[in-house]
Amino acid sequence: MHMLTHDQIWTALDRLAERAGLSASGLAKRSGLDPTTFNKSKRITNDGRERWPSTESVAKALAATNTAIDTFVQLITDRPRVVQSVPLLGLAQAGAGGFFDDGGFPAGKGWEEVGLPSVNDEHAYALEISGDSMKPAYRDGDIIVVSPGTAIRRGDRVVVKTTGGEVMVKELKRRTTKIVELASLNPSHADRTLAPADVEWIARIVWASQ
DNA sequence: TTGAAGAGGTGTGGCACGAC
DNA sequence: GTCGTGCCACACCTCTTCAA
Repeated sequence: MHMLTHDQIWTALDRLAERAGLSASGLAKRSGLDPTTFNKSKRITNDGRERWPSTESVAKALAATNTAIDTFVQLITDRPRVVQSVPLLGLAQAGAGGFFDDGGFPAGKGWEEVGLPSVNDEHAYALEISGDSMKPAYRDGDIIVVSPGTAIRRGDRVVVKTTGGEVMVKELKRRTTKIVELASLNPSHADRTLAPADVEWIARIVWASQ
């Protein structure tokens, strides 16, 4: 299943404007919206949070350009960025400093490279499982691909790094503004409940070598 | 346990303004 | 005319409380 991403929807709107021979603000204007509605600064907040256009704004833009919804979907899915290989790191090393930036994206040296099936996240990376604490889901030597750019939902398997430098593979049970509940993949290990402030980053596992 | 109601928080679009 | 930024209004969402 493919999720609709923030980047895809805005890229599709840019392509929609381009097809109509308009700028982003020109498209907004023709759609009866404020010319700044599709501005770059309206796509992301000062603190880095993604801003999304409303379905009403998208519908107006489609109407203004005489574009059917399936054509818009084509603009979204056109020329997807497919990653052929991703950086690889041992899970046991992941807790150490220097391998990730503040956003949980791979950074620095010490990464190897591993090929894999298509993944639509340029920030994706791989981790090699060490030990049997993730059994039966993952065994020692398995490789998991982690996508920090993919939205996370309840029930997803995730990699969590705590502010204390601990890295763990869990299943997301619940995530609220006050707690992050994580279920252990190995029944002999206890579930964990963390405060959001204790979570440095959390990223979804999108593929595993099994 | 469930549903209703209210409070408070969140997020998108619009307005004003400036730069080019 | 276009683009960018800051601020604000208001609709919507989430959470809490309370009654049945």
